[in-house]
Amino acid sequence: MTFQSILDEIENNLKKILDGLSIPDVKFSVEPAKPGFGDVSSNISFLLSKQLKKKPKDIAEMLSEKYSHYSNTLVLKTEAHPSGYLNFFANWEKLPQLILSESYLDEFGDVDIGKDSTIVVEHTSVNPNKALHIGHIRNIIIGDTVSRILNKANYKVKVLNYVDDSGLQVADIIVGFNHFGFNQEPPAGKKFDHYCGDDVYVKTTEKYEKDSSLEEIRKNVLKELEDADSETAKFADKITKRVLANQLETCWNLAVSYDCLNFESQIIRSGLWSKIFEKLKEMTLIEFENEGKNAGCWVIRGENKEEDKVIVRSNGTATYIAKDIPYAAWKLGLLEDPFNYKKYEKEQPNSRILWQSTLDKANSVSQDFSGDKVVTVIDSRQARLQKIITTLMGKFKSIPDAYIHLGYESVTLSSDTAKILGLDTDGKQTQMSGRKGLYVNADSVYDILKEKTKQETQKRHPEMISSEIEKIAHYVSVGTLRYEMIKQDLDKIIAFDLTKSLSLEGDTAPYIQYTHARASRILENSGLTPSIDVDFSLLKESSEIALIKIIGLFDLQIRDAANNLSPKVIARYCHDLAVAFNSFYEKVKVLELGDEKLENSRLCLVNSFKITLEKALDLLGIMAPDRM
RNA sequence: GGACUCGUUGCAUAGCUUGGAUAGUGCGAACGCUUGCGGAGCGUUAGGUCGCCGGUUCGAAUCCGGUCGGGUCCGCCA
Repeated sequence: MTFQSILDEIENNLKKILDGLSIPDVKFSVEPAKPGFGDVSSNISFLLSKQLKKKPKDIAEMLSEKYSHYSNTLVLKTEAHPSGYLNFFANWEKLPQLILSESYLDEFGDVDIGKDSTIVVEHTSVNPNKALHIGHIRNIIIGDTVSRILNKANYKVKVLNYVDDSGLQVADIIVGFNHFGFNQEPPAGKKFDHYCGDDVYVKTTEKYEKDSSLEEIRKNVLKELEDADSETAKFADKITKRVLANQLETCWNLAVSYDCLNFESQIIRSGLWSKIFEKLKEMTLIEFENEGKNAGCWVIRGENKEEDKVIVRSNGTATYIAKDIPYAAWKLGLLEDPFNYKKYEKEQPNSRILWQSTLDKANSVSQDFSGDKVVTVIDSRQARLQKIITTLMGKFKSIPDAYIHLGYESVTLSSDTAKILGLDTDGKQTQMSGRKGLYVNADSVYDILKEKTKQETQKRHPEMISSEIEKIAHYVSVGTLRYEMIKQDLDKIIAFDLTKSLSLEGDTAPYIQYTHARASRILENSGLTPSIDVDFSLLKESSEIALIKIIGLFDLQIRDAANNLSPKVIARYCHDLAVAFNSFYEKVKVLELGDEKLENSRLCLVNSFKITLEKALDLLGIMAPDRM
């Protein structure tokens, strides 16, 4: 039982009181109180104020008096605050025992929102013609963190990465290799994906700008790519797979993994489109336009004042958005699966099996990667298109909100960083651009962070062997990067600054990880294995109670994060845990107290904190070293 | 022209879904804390018309309408 148990007890008792007064159902709140107002607060008096025609304060007093007649084991006393709130003070003789013993269990924090249903989370989905930049990383970390949270909330999560391996962006690097003489091997020391993005892609598009006659070559390559058996398509397949392998290395390094890779080229060749096209016509969700500017096209009618959206051009080819419709339907399991699956060539670091779709029937098996629900992580610039998809899927699937677009604001470059990259933006932040070479590669950011943390660790521990320093620096850099990507609201722009964004103090991952290291050292120095068979009533200091209370809120936070698909909730929780522990650490001594019983109780609390923090950080994909 | 989104202290942000009590945090600034389980830490102080106007309400940072400012989207491109 966690803090939730006292909330339940209070809610039940208040309901009984209302029954006794024959007051019909009122949706009052019972939630953890703000500091200084007891442990639990309810707004019940405000809600009753109107129908009872009394002041909230008077109602609170009345309820407070009545409450004492009901059996309660976890509430010590109630208080009617002059403001009208009804506040409850927990029995801190009993609650610590409940919370701390729960925290030692494997299933601590588990909540059942998903009811074991399946949910698909699609994220990453980058063209395989360049290295991942810091903007892609936001998408990837959001997606990965959300899938971890959903998993904890009892969903069966399937993580997909949709590889956009056809279309212009890929055509451009193929043009570079085949027509502009770029070597197929990168210069020594450069990763292939960096080479394709930084050199081949950027310089090829530069050439178009200087000489528009080259566009012809581009068009021809694009056409050749459509035919799977063409030499160009086979070559492109080789190149994109190689870039993809590099991109996956970057993701794996950041503790991100997947269940399946889907390829756009295969979706196009699978015939899924014609099936969904028929279905759309049948359900009259699209209409053929006989006149006007869209004459000869199939369109989706715009809602309200929005423009109609062309789905099939007058020449019979499908538009960009049309390619997303069959994929969305496939993810929801609305179409017969045309794919077979085979294992990806390389194993993921966490040994999770990675499948990839294939149209090749040989050496492959069938699998099910569809879900009852689908979460698609794409930045907010795609909100309009995603809304169309969401609306369509809503008409296909009966479950409400089966298709969810999880949007987020993009990562921009600060004006200083843009300047470093050669663009004067007049003091304003600016959007990244792969085509213009205006971006910061994720690998570079990781490298810079790692170098910095390595130096810091070395300074603190001159005696430490290099492999351990390496490991710590890795955890801290991954932690920092991941934490920075999710600690704030999804719809706030992150203006990335190469020099400023790498702080290791304050509200950062290293602060939290450091706190964990402190706890680890206490346990290590004690030389004991903490047991939960201790006297919890000895934990009376306010900083102890505060820490226990936060530990007990773990499952409430997970519920909040999962319901709102909000990774920052967990980030804040980790920070709050760390703050509470540091305050405890400062005020209360654990070891060498000369009082074995008290020492054991406190050790148990320290261990409980450590376990909880590790679990919470795990949801963020962050590891906490025991020393740093 | 239409739509979406953000606006909280010098800067960066939490709280807004579900209206109530003292608007929480970090950076930066000033001061203080190590013969203490690790100072990537802790504490104290200063700093706030919650963009602006209006409405709903006993009560609005929170809900509604308007308005201003920043960002984004609106192609038979992808």
